[in-house]
Amino acid sequence: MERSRPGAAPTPSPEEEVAAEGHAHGDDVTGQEEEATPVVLKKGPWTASEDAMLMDHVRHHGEGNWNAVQRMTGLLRCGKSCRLRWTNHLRPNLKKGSFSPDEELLIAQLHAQLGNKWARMAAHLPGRTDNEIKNYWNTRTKRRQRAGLPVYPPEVQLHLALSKRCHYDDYDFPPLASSPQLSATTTTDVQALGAGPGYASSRPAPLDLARSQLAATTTQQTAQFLSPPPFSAPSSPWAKPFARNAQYFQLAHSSPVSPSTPTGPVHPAMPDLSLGGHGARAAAAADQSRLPPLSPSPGPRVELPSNQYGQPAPPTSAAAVAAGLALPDHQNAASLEQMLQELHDVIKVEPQALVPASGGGAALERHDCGGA
DNA sequence: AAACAATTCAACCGCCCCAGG
DNA sequence: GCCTGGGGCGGTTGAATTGTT
Repeated sequence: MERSRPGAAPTPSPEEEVAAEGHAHGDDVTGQEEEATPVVLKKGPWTASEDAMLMDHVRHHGEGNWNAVQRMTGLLRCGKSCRLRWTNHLRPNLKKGSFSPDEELLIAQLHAQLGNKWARMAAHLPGRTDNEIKNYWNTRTKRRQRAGLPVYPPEVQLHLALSKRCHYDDYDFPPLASSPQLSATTTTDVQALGAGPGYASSRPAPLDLARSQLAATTTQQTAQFLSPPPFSAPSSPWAKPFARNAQYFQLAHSSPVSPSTPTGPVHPAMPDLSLGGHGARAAAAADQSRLPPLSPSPGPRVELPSNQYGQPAPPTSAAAVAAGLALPDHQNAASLEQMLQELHDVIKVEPQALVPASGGGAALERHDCGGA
């Protein structure tokens, strides 16, 4: 994954030579305290020596105050560039390599919930950067769009649909000022989860979210909602690349909630968990500790090459059957709507029946749209 | 082997928010 | 309240790489 950058080469690239030239010039300028000639900051790929300078600076002075790096080290890079280089490439504990299936699923779920909030998504993926996630998502989205495939995996689509229904049928909350995407689901999620006032993030753990979606799809009866989830995260069909991708591919064009502009705003009913302004950034960090860390299963990536996506998908699949989604494409949308209607009715009529006496029902409760 | 196309990803840019003066 | 600087975020670009013909 980590490609060899020109700057990483031991021998100076032409650009590095230019940089060295500029560096000397800059030193001259500062040395003579000439006010006329501003320091010309370098752009483009970083060189190994620049990396070393930046790392050395951070080692001695810590992160932050990035604009001081140029002044203190003579590094001909603007503060922003230094910060970016550090956060995306130099800081320790960065995870390199391709995304694991678990990470991919998590990204899809997070994107469904947060939209293009890459930094907040990165907060849930230790060792991953917002830039990395953004690149991954954009590439993947472009590829899937080209193939006419839904951007989100089925369970995420279901969650979108559920959120939509909850939002439009039961609630008429005004959108919070911070984001028009903030839906009632967010509020009820927090309450259903028993979150206190100090609970900064209302976002359910994505894998729980997946469980709840499949639980909802495999039953039409209240009691079944209370059953243990059909799978646990590590053994999730989505954690198994082949099954996951089979399911993924065969639901092409099947979702009523497949976003038309995947990189744009998420579904209006989607719970944007942004707390707005100052709190949002603090919450991003706070969220990290609340999310159970994934145990990525580094299996082989089975996702088809981009040039294979255009192949027509069969109307059903074993995985879809298992998930209660085995429907011909043209029936999927209507049937899903019907299924959701039934689910909705159950929730509406017997809201108390959906709340288990003891734990284990968190996923369900999150979909208890009728919760106060 | 070469040319071309497609893809990936590092880096930049502009905008925004916040804190401090 | 206004201004300014620092920092963060999301969108975009373009060079490098990889795949295909």
